[in-house]
Amino acid sequence: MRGDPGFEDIKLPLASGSRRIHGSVARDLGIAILAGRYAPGDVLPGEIEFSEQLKVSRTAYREAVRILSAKGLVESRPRTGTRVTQRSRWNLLDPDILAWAFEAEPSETFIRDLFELRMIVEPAAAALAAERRSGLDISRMGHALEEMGRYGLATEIGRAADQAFHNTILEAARNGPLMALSSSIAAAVTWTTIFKQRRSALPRDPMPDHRVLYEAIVAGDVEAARAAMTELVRLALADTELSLKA
Amino acid sequence: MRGDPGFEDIKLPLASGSRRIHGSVARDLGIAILAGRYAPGDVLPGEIEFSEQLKVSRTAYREAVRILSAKGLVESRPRTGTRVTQRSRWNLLDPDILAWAFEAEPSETFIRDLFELRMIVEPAAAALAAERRSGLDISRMGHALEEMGRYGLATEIGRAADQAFHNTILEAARNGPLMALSSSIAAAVTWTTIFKQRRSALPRDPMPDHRVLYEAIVAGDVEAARAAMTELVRLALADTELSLKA
DNA sequence: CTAAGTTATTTGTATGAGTAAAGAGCTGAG
DNA sequence: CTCAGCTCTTTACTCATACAAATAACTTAG
Repeated sequence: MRGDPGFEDIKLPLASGSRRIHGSVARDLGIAILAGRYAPGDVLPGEIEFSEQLKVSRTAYREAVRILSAKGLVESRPRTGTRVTQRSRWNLLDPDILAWAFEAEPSETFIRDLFELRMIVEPAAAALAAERRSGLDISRMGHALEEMGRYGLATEIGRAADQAFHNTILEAARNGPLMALSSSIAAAVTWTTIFKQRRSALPRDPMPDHRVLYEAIVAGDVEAARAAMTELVRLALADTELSLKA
Repeated sequence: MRGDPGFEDIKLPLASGSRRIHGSVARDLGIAILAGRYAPGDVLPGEIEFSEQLKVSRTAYREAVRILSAKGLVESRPRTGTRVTQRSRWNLLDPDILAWAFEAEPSETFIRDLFELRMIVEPAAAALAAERRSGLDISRMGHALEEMGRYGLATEIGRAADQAFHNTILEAARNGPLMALSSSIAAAVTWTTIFKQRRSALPRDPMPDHRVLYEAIVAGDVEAARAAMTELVRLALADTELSLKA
C-alpha cells in the first residue's frame, strides 16, 4: 500500500481541457461567486432545479457544492438550502479560489492586498532560506537562475525556471505552512504577470534583482536576503501598478 | 434572491455532535491522513470496497473524497484510484486541516512552524491595524479586553473575548487575504492553548501584554504595535515550549 | 399571546445501472 | 530487441430514482 518513492514528478495533474463534470461546475459556480454574481447571503436555487438548469445530474451538482463548501464559499442545510457565506469565511488563500478570483477580473484592492501580504511573507521566507539553505538548494537555485537568464521570461521554459527559483527558496525556508502560503501567493502573482502582459510586454530586466537575492542567500546573509526580496517584490508591485493604470 | 442584511449573527453553523455522514467520513479520513496512517503516495481502497468497509453509501463516501480533494489531501482518477497527494500539495492553512492536524497529535515541528509563521504575520497585522483602525474597532477591542479581564481565560466567555480581541485587530488591518490567514493561525493557536492546558493551567497573566498592544493600536503607534504583538507571540511560544517539554 | 405539536420543503443517504478514462498488456512491424 | 499502436480491464465518474432526516413555518390548544 505504501507509495513508490519517485511518484512526485509524474505529469501534471490535469491539463486545461480535461476536467470532470463536478469539477467544472464547481469552477463555474466558484467564479460566479468570486465575481459577485452570487453575493454573500444569497441562497442558490434548489438542487433539483439548479442541476436541471445546468444540465447535470443531481449527484454531480452536489459534489460540486461539496467542493465549494470545503473551501468555505457556501454552506448548505436542509430546509434552508445552500447559501453563499459571508466573505470573511472564504478561504482566500486556497489555490483554486485565487485562480478563480483572477478568472473573475479581480478588484484592484484585492491585488493590492495580495502584494501587501506578499511583502510581509516573502522577505521573511528569504531570510529563513538564507539561514537554512543546503548545498542542494543552492545548486538548484543557481541552475534555475542560469536557465532563466538564458531563455528569458518571454519563453515558457524561462518562466518555469523563475518558478523553480522561487519555489526552491520556499523549500529552503523549511516551513510547511509558510510554503503552502507563499506558493499560493506566488501562483496568484503569476496570474497577475500574465494579466499585465496583456497590455504591454514588461520592459524591466528581472535578472539583476534575482541575482542579488541569490547571492545573499548563498552567502547566508539573512538581512541582505530579506532586503533583496523586499526590493524584488517592490519592483514587481511597481510594474503591476503601472499596468493597472495603463 | 439577495440576502437579508443581518444574517451574519445567526447561530453557529454546526454543533459538535451534529455532523452529516459525508462530513464525518471526511473528518475521519482527514485525521487519518494528517496522522500519517495513510502516507503520501498510498492509494485508498476502491470506492465500493471502502464505502462498504466504512458502512456508508458510495454517495456519502464520494462526497467525503470530494471534500478531501478540494483541500488538496487526495487526488482521484479513473483506473489509478484515489491516492494521497504529496505533503507539499496539502492546504496546510485550511481551517479544517489545521483542526484535523491538532486532532491527530501534531508533531512538535509543525507547532513550531506555525509559531514561526505567526511571528511573521501577526506583528505586521498589528502594525497595519495601528495605522488603519477606526473608532468602532477601538471600542470593540476595549470591550473585549474588559470582558477578558473580568472573566479570565479559564472561562468560555473569557476565551471568546480573547478571540474577539484578536479578530478585531485583524479586521482593522483591512486586508482580506491576511485576515483569512491569521484567523486560521489564530484558531490553530487556540487548540494549542487547549492542548497545553491539558497538562497544567497556564500560570502567566495574559492581560499585561494584551493591554500594551491595545494601547499601541489606540495611539496609532505602528512600531509599538508591531513590537507589542511580537512580544505577545514570543510569550505564547515560550508557554507552549514549556508545556511541550513537560 | 405563548408553547407545543404538525406539516411541508429541502438537503442528505442509499442503490443500481451504465459511461468514460487511463494504465497494463499484447501484438506486430521495423 | 524496441517501440508504436491496439485491445482489454479496472477504476472512478455520471445518471436516475427512491426514501430518510432535518428543520423552518404553520397550526392549534391552553
